[in-house]
Amino acid sequence: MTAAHWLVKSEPNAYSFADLQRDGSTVWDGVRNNAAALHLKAMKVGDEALFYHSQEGKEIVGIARITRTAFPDPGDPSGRFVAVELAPVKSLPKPVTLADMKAAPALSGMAMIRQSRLSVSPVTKAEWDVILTMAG
DNA sequence: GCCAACGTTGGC
DNA sequence: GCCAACGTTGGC
Repeated sequence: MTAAHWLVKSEPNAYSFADLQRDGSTVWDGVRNNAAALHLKAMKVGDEALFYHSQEGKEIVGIARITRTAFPDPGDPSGRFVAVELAPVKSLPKPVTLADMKAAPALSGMAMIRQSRLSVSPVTKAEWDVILTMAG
């Protein structure tokens, strides 16, 4: 089974890719959305995720790797939601902006474009390859 | 700052 | 169990 691909969003004001690089790894918690939680639960160690900055930047800035599969979110009293752990892989030579992605026909079906509020979404291998090519 | 999308809550 | 009201997210 090949590793799956994902996209995670973060407001850089709250937690940026630079923060992840500084920390070495982080607990990806605070997701309070069922669809996003399902994706978190589907993540495997070794899967890679595009790291997207929402609001500020609106661009994919780096790649992260899943280092721990889903466990109950420590900050969620209801026990419904989960967290994973991420580590930085590398920053992209050239960030890929939302405008770039919208302008690319190959990416028009992307989950994050079709449903912009989803904070964790799957990325197909084809989409992944297109984005990495765009990133230089 | 506004508004659209969409998930969640609560009254019935 | 339905659905209106409300809250939150995120692009513009």
